[in-house]
Amino acid sequence: MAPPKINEYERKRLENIRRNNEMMAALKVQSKATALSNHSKIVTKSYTVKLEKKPKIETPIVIRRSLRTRGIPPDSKGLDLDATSDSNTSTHNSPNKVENIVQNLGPISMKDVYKGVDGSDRSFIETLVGMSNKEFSEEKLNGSVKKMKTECSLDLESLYLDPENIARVLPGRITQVRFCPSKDVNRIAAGNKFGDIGFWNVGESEFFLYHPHEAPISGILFQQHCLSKIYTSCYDGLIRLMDAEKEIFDMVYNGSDNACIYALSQPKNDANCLYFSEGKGGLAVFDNRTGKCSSHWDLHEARINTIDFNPQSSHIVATSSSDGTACTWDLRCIGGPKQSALRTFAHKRSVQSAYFSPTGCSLATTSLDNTVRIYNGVNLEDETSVYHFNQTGRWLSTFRAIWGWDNSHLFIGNMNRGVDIVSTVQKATVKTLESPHMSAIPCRFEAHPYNVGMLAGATSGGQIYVWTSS
DNA sequence: AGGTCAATTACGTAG
DNA sequence: CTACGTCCATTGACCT
Repeated sequence: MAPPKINEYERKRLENIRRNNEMMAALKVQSKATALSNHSKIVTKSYTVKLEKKPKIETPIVIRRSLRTRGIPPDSKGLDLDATSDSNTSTHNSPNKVENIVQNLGPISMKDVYKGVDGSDRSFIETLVGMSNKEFSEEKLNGSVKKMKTECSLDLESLYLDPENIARVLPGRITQVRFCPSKDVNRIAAGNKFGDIGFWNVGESEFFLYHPHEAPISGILFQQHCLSKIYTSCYDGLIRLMDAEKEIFDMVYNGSDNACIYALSQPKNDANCLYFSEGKGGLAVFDNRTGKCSSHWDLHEARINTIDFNPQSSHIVATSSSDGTACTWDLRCIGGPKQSALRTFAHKRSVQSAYFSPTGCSLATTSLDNTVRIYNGVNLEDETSVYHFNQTGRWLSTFRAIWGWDNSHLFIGNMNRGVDIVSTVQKATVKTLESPHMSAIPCRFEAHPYNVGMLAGATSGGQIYVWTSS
């Protein structure tokens, strides 16, 4: 007998959960059976780091404290570097000493936070620097992108997970995964909850792991015109710029109020501005030329999870927020005293992502209300809602439906170690990518910006699966 | 309205 | 193979 007070939505939700549990149970039995029948043990590539004896009792959470708020002069020179690297390697780091961890608020040398086993990231840095010198023909790139977006005809059936393209790139839960935006190289950068950034050339067995941050990575941004420069944002409230030429993780932005940074983005046509979400519903614009924030708006009632620019009109952005809405904004009119969104897309729970399609004419949102919604039409007024179970729980990064290489399909992980493909035309999940080689749930995805059919999925155990189209 | 608390969940590693 | 520890998210229930 159902309690009388329960509303219809709740009832439906519980029903869904129960149904899902049943399904999961069934599938678990199935997967166990296949695991048993599969005698050959799958060995995948994995990162290796120097075995650092970690103190038995570790600080569960390192709260970021700016030097200023702790009454220490901001530039206490040199010591910071040592203090930070020591805090990572120290074997006698007693819990009471936690307060003594001083976050380095200046540039960090890449060498000092490199966590490779052989101590040599020389070749990697040289590759990065080499790429930065390559001349990019902007016209050519744009041309090919446009062509791809409209003419992409990817055969979903051809998507394949080569065991060679699986690797444990990082330890721990991956929060961000990005492809290097180059046609010639299939390089992945991934960030995890510890503040590590790992690099992997798909298919190879080498990894380059750095520890430039002290909390979950919330953004990784390759510079299109200079591939040796990569911005990183973090819950520790910092934005850094990895510069392979200078061999540092430079300090770019340091919020004064210890606010977490949850998202990082940049318009295609303006490399001087960084847009990031900060604290409870804030969106800020950092200007490289002045080294300061040029704007700061309170757009949402809760944290902003993603910031996405419309590919066609770079003054239009979409935000998704834990306040249960996604919004579109016109940056040209956002400055008024009362912020008003172009449109507000209401969900019943926290919204984890809102992304424009490659042509910019559709918007896809993913919410913890167990829907993926697609908005079409000139004003995005046509809503399509597709059921998708999005309760990842606390150990997994939340699901976010991403666009493939055209406007026709979305890719999103599911709780059964698969990748659901949602057709925006059929308004339904039309296919699920599965493989016995996927031993964990892929949560965060990225489609290669130039290589159609190359899709990276990252897990909460540090693995990355790269599907390709053969 | 806003703070606090408990429950939730999957994965790698140690045994 | 099993048991254990994880712990920066979200939500509802319950309290001021």
